[in-house]
Amino acid sequence: MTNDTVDVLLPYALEGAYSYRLPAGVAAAPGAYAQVPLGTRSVLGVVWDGAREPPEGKALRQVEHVFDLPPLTETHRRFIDWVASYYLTAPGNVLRMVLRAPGAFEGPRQRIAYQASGIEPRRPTPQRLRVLRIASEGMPLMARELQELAGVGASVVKGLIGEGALKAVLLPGDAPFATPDLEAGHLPLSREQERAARELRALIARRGAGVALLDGVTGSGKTEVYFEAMAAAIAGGGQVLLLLPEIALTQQFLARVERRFGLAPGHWHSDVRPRERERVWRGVADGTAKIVVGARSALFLPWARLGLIVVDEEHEPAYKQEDGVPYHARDMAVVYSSLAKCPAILASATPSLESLLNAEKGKYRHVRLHNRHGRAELPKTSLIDMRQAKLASGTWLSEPLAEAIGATLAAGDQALLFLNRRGYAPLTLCRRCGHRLQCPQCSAALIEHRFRRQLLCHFCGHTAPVAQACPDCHAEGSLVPCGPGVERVAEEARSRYPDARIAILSSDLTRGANLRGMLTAVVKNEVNLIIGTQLVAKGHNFPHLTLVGVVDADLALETGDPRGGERTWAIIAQVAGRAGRGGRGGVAMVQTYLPQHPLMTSLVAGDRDGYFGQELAIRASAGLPPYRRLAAIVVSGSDASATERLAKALRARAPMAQGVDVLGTAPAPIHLLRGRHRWRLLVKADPAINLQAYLKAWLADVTPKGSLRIDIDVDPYNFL
DNA sequence: AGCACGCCGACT
DNA sequence: GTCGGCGTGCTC
Repeated sequence: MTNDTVDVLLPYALEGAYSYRLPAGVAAAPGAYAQVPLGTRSVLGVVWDGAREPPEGKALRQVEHVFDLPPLTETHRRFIDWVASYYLTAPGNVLRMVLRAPGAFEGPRQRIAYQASGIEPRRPTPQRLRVLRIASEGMPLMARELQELAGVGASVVKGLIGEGALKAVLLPGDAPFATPDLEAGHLPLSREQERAARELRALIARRGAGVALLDGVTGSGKTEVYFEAMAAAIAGGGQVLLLLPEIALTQQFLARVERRFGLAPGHWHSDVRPRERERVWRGVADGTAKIVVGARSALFLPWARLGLIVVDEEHEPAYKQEDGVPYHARDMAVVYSSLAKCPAILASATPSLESLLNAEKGKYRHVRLHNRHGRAELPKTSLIDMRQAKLASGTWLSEPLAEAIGATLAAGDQALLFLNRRGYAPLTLCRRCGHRLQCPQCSAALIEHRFRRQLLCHFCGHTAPVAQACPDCHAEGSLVPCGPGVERVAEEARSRYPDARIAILSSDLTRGANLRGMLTAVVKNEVNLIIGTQLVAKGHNFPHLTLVGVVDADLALETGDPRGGERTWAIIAQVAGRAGRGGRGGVAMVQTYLPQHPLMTSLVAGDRDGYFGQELAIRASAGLPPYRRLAAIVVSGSDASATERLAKALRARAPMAQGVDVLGTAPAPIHLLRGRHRWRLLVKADPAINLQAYLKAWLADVTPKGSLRIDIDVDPYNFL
């Protein structure tokens, strides 16, 4: 490579960077954003480093434009390369996640505002004088603002502009990011919080890589503690990324960050409007956005000087991206931390086994908070043995739970029923022929949603009208709903407590403004019985809530997935933690058919460490993560037999290697998804094995034909 | 990811 | 006889 050619990484699944000629007199260092021709198109890429031989006998095309933007840092480029090689994908696919801000390359936008010029209008009508008076005091205003403030029509303002009585002023289109006030909403910390904050500040002060696991029970005030670390990182001149698992959370959270730091933080997730995305993207790139609260993709923003990454609720499965590049944002945050020499804080009340093991091994600093902040007590948890509960058919609430709810409502308090199942019934059967309503494109049942009057596939989103007759035997009125969803539990609650003010909180019914409205109603005590899916488990503060009932605690344990225990613990602990935050004490009642299960007994004893210790031992003896590593290979295609043949052929050519086991071929957990048949191979490897090299060697010269596809998922979330 | 090139069904 | 369906392969 000579100095008049550059390699440019493009946001596509290409082998590597492509080489281009630079026009005379134009320079472009690695990290520069460049517009280049590709085929018939003109595309955006980033100048990459590392000597690369341009293909022989190919005339290089010329770079069209080099953008005047802060370059993508060396750290970020190495991060992209690292992620690509870890997840066995093209670096361009990773770069695409960095460039997802259409318009950010068109340069800062400008707005036209107006000010009185001092020139007198030819006809000084009362309306015109009103406009001019407003335009001569304070900030320049946009035409529409002037019009509204003066209460005049558009033509009045237009006329004044035409006569030169108003002169145009260009304002920067995007509001600049304010400087955080590090003391703005500083709350007094408990002694324990102060100790934890000191440890985290020490981590920041070292100005190097380093991960802390901030492990504190629900309500222990973790947030205020990591806010202290954020303040320290910002004081040191760094930017801070605060990752949250779900976008539903961020509105509430943004308000809290704003109170603490006296400014609206940058906000990044897939639903943020393009205009705001551009602003955040540019603010992150030029270093002016000091705090960004975002979903997992925010990690790929072009950080200028990242000084701290906080991963809140680090155990959340939502951090694993399932489509596109299947990366785990918590794990990649740790990688970024090590590449960028910037600290990371993983926060959770129920850390993942992976993080707990890392803390145990001393790789992460373990910072614990044991006490609930303020007076609120952890709720007392009891089990209800459902084997003893004689339930009438079509009912799901045992007598002890039903009575407790009645008493809670009668006392003027709030109760919450938790069931992690959307819709009315998870299964619909024909009582005459046994036919089960099924998604035509997936091997999954259609779920009845009575509220929406629809049947819905929870895997592909396929909808169908609620059937009156069995689609198979055509018997009328023979279809019966089986099992409960939140809507059905709400129906039971309505008949048991006709005076209760019930709210159903479920991701398909309550989103955005609707959800915010519901939560406000809950806080204002306008609702006294909340029935919800995992949506209610997350971070909301319900001050009047004193009773939490878990309708079916066994759901995730029954699937046989080794992660079921960890997940069940996390969600029950989280949802139980919603009770008793108002200082009046809380109670959690857990309905289970497995009251002797170690999870249930530990839950009642509040012995998280004991239970997680047992789970770790099981993982070790089963050779599962975090002790051995996994990769899933999914072979999919629209033709059933061709898919199976390819999967089996692939299995047959798996290289033998010490410390590597290949399991399968087996039908994937969802054997048919969106009309594609899926087979799965699972690779288990000892930690010393270079899993990527093994997979690469195996799949090197396999090129699936037609609709067939091979997808690799390194560190799959589902072990099953 | 696009976009062009290429080979088989319903139309002015 | 053509327009157009989307399968496959290439882009420095």
